[in-house]
Amino acid sequence: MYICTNSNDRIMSSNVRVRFAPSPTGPLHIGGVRTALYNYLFAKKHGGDFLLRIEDTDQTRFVPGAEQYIIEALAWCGISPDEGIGGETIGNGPYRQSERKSLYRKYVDQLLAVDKAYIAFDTSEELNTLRQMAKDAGATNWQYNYITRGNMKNSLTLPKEEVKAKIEAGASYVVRIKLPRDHEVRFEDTIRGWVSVNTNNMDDKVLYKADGMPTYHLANIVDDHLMGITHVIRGEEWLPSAPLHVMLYEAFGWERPVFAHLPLLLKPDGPGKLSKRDGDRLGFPVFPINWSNPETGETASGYRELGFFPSPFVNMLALLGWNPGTEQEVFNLQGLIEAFDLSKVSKSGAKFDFEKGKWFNQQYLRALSESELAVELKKALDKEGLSYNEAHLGKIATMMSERATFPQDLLAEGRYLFIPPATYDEKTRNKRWGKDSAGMLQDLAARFETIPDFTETNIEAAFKGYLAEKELGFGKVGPSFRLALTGRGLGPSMFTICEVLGKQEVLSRIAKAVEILG
RNA sequence: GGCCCGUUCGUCUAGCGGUCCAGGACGCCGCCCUUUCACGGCGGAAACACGGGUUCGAUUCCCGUACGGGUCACCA
Repeated sequence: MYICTNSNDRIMSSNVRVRFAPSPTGPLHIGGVRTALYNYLFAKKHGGDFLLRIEDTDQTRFVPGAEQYIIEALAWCGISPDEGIGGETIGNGPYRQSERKSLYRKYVDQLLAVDKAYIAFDTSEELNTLRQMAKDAGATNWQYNYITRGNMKNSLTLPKEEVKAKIEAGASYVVRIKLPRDHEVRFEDTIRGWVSVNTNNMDDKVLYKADGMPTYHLANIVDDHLMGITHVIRGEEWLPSAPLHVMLYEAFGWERPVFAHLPLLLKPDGPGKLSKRDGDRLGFPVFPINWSNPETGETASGYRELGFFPSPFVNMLALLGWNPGTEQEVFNLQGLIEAFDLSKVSKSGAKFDFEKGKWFNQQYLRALSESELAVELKKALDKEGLSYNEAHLGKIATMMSERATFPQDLLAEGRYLFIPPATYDEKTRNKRWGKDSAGMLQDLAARFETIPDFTETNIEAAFKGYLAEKELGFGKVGPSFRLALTGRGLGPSMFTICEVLGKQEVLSRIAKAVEILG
């Protein structure tokens, strides 16, 4: 049960029902995912329902695979619809607007009957011409509104019989909303407070297209009403059309939902909102999971394939435009649900910061248990077909996790633990490999040979014993020792590395290094 | 251009009239730990767009300016 005294001071008490309603014109970008996430968090926070609806009223922009992508991307994020596409369907369907086509006509007629809408015969070409003329004349935007509609070809200007005749003759027409003149439309947005627009600045938007499909505006109001949506949480790009929606609710005489317009995700570089076209241009993905258009073959990379875990990915998105009011930054989905509060969503747009995003993933990775890390490492190894000793995986993964951001780093940073170095880092070699290095390593190898139980502590004892006996500093032997075994100049403790490698491998690598490096 | 929305460190943000010469996080820099790298610890540089009000007192409230964003399709 959700109790709020929010909108217009009206007390409402009903089950929260929110919806995410993307149009299947391509992959969902991270801004869209965030919108879905906020809707989901809000619903779950209040014990309500989250619905997924597909707004495909524009048949010309349909992209195959897009709907499936949306479902898969949300599922990866842990966002599962309670109802609608990809969820359990409970009586309010269908949930694709194209499949609801026949249902909208009734509502258009209802509006027509009470003179809240009218039929217009003007063609797109005619309107474009008018708009272009206005533009050329330096005038402000030409609008189909209370002033101009008197000069257009519509049911307001044409005799009834002519309208009827045209329709019967099969003339194509649209239905437009009939906005009253000089009416102040006001509504309270949960995030922005009172928003007010005068109808003189709005135009008579098309509600019903010539192809018999409703426009987004009509479909969205009808569906939200029929589906019992209580809160409309969507991007700020919808704010300018919200007054139109308010007018539609009034025209129908329906109670309207509470509106909350989210701030946009902005490009980290230049101006503007983050868009799908940004693809990989900025050096990071803008999509949750990989996308490939089955028709054009275009592809774009996703966070999932990059190595992001769902939890930190969602965590990062949640904090872009919202904060819990405390200093906590790391959350899992459940934690987000508990902490989420629409009133703490900020008003201004947020530039996306990939570096911070990586930090969330790193935090998550580091908090994984040894066995969980081992699983990740195993996956990376299997993917490359490398062989390994299962018993050492946990230890290695934990060791490498300190310098990893993504699971694949577990292997990338410690590949030498599985295959001998093919080359030796040139810089380290020049700086650390001296004339006496080979001899020292051979001495060490001889001592290692005698260690019965080849463990980290025993290896360290042998190594330090050698140092003490020869009165050598760690820096004299350590780096060349590391170079010989790993081919690199930096990394985790050599003693741990030796134990994991095993005595035979250590001895053989020393021998090989002595031979190659001299 | 019209309309609408916004404006605190480079970035994400805390702040809802006095506790703010503004707090946290990412990134950056320095120091410590350490054979090295990383992790970790400590410290540092870094912001209230500007101008008017209102008030005993404004980062916080109001107005204007500037700047930024969104939107102006038979697209969503």
